[in-house]
Parts: sequence; structure tokens; C-alpha cells
Amino acid sequence: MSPLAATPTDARQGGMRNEPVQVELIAVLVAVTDGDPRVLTIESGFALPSGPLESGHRSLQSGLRAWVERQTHHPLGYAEQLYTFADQQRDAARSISISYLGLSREAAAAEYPGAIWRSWYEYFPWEDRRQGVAAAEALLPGLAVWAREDAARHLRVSGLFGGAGRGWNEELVLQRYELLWEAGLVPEARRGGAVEMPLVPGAEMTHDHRRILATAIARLRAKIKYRPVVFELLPRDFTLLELQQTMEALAGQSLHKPNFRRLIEQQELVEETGKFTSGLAGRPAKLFRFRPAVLEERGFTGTKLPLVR
Amino acid sequence: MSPLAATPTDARQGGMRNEPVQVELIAVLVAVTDGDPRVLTIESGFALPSGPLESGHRSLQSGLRAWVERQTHHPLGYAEQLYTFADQQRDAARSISISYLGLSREAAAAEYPGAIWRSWYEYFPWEDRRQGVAAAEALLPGLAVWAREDAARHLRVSGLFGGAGRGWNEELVLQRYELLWEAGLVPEARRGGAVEMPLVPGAEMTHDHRRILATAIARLRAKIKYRPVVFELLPRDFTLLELQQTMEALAGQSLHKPNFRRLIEQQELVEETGKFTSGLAGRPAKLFRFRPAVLEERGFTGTKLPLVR
DNA sequence: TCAAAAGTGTTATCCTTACACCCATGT
DNA sequence: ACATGGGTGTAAGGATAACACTTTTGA
Repeated sequence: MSPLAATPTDARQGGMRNEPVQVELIAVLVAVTDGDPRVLTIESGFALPSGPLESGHRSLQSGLRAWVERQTHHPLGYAEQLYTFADQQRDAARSISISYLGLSREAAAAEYPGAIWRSWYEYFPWEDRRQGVAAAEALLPGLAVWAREDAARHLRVSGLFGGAGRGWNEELVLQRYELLWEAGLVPEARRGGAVEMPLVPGAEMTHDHRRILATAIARLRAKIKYRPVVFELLPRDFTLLELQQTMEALAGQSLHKPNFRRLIEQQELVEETGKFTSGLAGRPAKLFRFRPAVLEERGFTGTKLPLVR
Repeated sequence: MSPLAATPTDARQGGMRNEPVQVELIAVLVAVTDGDPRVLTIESGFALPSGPLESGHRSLQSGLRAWVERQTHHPLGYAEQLYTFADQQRDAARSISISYLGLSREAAAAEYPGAIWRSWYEYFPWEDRRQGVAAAEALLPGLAVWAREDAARHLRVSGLFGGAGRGWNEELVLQRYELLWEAGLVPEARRGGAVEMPLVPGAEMTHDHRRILATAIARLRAKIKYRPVVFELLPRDFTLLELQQTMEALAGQSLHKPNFRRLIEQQELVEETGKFTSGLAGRPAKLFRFRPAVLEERGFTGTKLPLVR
């Protein structure tokens, strides 16, 4: 169609050797159970399901699906790509990690001994502010030491961790983790290094898996606000309180009940099923279901720009 | 720290052969000049800058930077990862493409003959609705043929392309392109296939480069609404009209001037420089500059959830 | 009867949208 | 004078946030 000034091959001559690399697929599979946002792990919570891309895999997603099912016996439902990292291992061959975020429900599969669901707040205790901000404020003294006599560091700390009523942005999960790494307050930052400050609470993971988990949490916290993805984590029928508690679990913050209900109603995301809960404490609640029609109706975005009529 | 039930290596035995693959880096470098959103191309607009990851590259980004600078002599400024694709070429070795979105300004470099800036609307004419919707509506007859007697196809077409006042969501660039591909209305869908319907206007690119460009446009159109990235495309000092026209170029839609200005002002994204334009038609305009403080002040998001006090 | 959860009303405030209008400069 | 773009006022309607309050069940 268009005359080529140079073929792609021509344009790519003369560099260093092309490097054949290993490609690894990593899954962050999330479910919310009993108000707890959980992530599916192997090796007793020390690693995320993962494995190399193989010649038998027809696509990245199907390769990932194969690894998750082999290692956890859990089906991989909805999944989206998260990020691609390159590991620069000295002298060893280079490897590329392609990570995915999956949304599922714990009930969807029977137990399998090699796979364990863990609350993601075991890895990031300071990200859970539903019962108060104590876990986050416990980090402040250590961070103050790191930021001592450095105005730029102080700014970063207070921007990310709040402190004196500075406000908390729940989406900055990765930035907070990276700051803790930089400050050497997290064990994986010290591999092969000296001990300095006392470590911060929170469980470690292999390689960069905890970093990938932070990326997944951040992505999900951002996404629930503008795409109806929460419903992947809920049964077909649910009460508004269950919906609210699922959102709270993800966001790590408590929401205002009356206003939350109006928000949901106003967005017309759900419809009544006509059924009610029973047998639980309190007044029976209406059961709702997601209204899949919204996916067609609006391309689902929310404009935010003052268009001209 | 945590006792391992199995080492990572153990858990990964017994599959097919690991597959060493080629990794390719691809850049979509965008600038807005004279109200035109442009993308940096090589091969007379037929390809995006790209090249394989090499052993000398210290990271994915630095490898990309090296390729862009070699092929276009243009510096790569702000860049973020877009998406990672796997190419399943039958019998040939598999290859992985990691694409990036970069924001820049055309003025930042001198001309270089191998590299050309092209309006992205040359590739997607129907995405420009600033001068009217004729280009999009011209597609409707062909799409109607494809959707004939298929209610689901009709729904997709009207959801994506609007039609009778159904509204237009400018972020669905990729979905629209993929629908046109499926309908066989785009030349790259017919490689090695038969000719059916007349093709839709819009320039072709090699491989899946046009698809990657669609991904980049969609990402950028979404992102300008919640992150202050437009400023990467503007000079340090700019008028509000320049800012507006840059946004319009990206969104492909006209914006309402008075309300746009209030929106910007209300977000406190910019500050006055005290300087004015001169020598142009009309009243001199105040020059503004981006207020970088916003990046610290708020983690920049806009909550959208009814938090409890 | 009480605890627990569901669910409603009301208000003040802010943001968005649309429309109308005036201002300052170059030609 | 007038074309061109810069810039302001204002009012309606909608969304948000905070508060107080009523309803329905199980124990």
C-alpha cells in the first residue's frame, strides 16, 4: 500500500546481538470473602502462581490460565494485563515477567493444598484503614528517621502517608511500597545488604511478587471507580451491604452507607431481583443483581470534559 | 523468612519446553502541533519506531529510548508502558511486543529524513469529530451490511459508532478499530484473504502497528481526564486556548470554551505567569504555566467514593 | 424489648451546563 | 468599524455530603 523507504529488517541492523529471553507469566488472582480481600498464593503465601511461557501455549492468557490451574486447581476467570517487568539479573539470562490481574470468587473451587488464599493486608497492613489508621501511623516514626533533614523526602512521606490530617489517597499503594523499599524498611530491600532500621510489619514474598501485588491493588482500587468490575467478585445475587463491604475491602476504607446506596442507585448499575435475604440478624435485605445492559448502553466512562453541544 | 513448601523450580517442572522468545519494543510517540495530534513514524508513515531488546539495554525503557533515537533522532521524553502482545506466528519463533506511549513536542528536535510526524487521524479519520461527524457516519452503510440480520452486531455498531444520536464515547478507539477489522473493512484484515466490501478510508500500517496506535489513542484520551499529562505536550508557557485546542485534538471533539476555562481554573492545575501573548489576532491572552505542586498536593485522583468522615 | 441491619428524608453546598454578554487588540 | 479571540456573570439543575430519623426482622 505504502512504498517502503526501508524494510523493517534493514532499519534494525547494526546493533548488539538480539537477546532471546525467558518469559514468565504471573497471576494476581483476587477474591473478597467475609469482607477480606484475598489473593491466591502458593508456597504458603510466599509466592504468586507463575510459570514460563511455553511453546504449547496458544496465547499469553491461555499460558497463564494453564499455570494457575496447574498450581492452584482454581479456574482463572476475568483477567486483564497488569504490567510487564524486565529483570536485569547480573550475568544470568534476562527474563521478562508479564503480570495479570484476575478477579474471582473463593467459592468457585474446592480447596487444594498447594494453594492458599491470603488477605492482601497481611502483606500491606498499613493499607487497611477500615478499623482506624493505627497501622499506617505506626510507620511514621521510622519514616521520619529516613526523612530527617531532607525536605524532599518529608514532602514525599506526607504526600503518601498523610500524617497530620493531610489526607489519604488509597490508590498510591505502589508508591508507598516503593518508598518503604527505598527507606530500607522492608526485608526484600535488604537482600544481601546490612540491617539498619527495624523492619515494618507485613509479610514478605519471593522476588518482586510483593511489588506486583501492590501494582494489582493499586490498579483495582482505581478501576472500581470507573468500571463495574466489582461484580466479578460477588455472587449473582447480593445485597447492597455486601456490595458496599466488598468495595470497602478493596478500598481499605469505610464508606457512608446511605450515600453509598444512593450512588449505586443513581448509576443504575443494579436491579432488584424481587428476592430477600432471610435468617440473618436484622431486617431482611433486598437482593440485587448487576444490570449487564449498562455495558452496552454507555461505553462506560463518564465524560468529564465540557463538550460543546 | 517463610518456610517454603516447594521451591519455585520444583513447582515448575514437567511442562513443555520453555521457549526462548524475541522481545520487540515499540513506541507510539505523540505530539500536538497546530491542533493536530501527530505520531512519529518511520518508513513514510507505514511503521512505528521499534526494535528488538538487546543485551546492551539496561532496561526496557532504555532499550526503547535507544531505538527511537537511532531511528528518528528524536529524544524520547515521558513514556509509559501501554501493552504487551504476543505474536503467534505459525512455525516461526514466537515474539513478544512491548509497546510504550510517549508524549513529546515536535519542536524538540530538528527534522530527520527517516522520521515523519503524521496526524493520527490519517489512520483513523472517523475519530476526528471536531469539524463534524461526517467521517464517522460514512462508515454506517458498510457496517449496516455487516450487521444485516444480526441483532448482536447491530447493538455493537450502534453502541460504538452512535448513529441516530446514540452518543459517542471517544475512548472506544480500539473497540471501533477491532469491529472494523472483524467486518473486513480495513486492509490489514484481508492479508492473504479475498476482497469483499469496499475498504474504509484511513491509512494502513505494517503488522499490528495500527492496532497499537489505536490502543495508545484510547489510553491517552482516557488519561487526560484524570491525570495532568496534557502539559507534556505543551510548551512551558501557554494560553488557555492552546491548552483547550490540545485537549480537543486528543479527544477529537470540540469543547465549550467558557466552561473549559472554569474547569481548568477550578482544578487549580495552572497559574498565571504574568505575561501575555502579543502580535496575534484578537485580544492578548494571559500566559499560564502548569503548577507542578499539584503532583504532591493530591496524589491526583479525585475520589468518587462516599467515604465516611 | 433490644440489637442489628435496612432503608428514607432533608438540607446545604458544590459542580456542571447553557446562555448571554462585555473587553482589548490588530487591521 | 469590525473581526478575532479573551474573558466574565448568572441561573437552573444535578450530584454530593452530612445529619437525623423510621422500619423490619431475629434473639
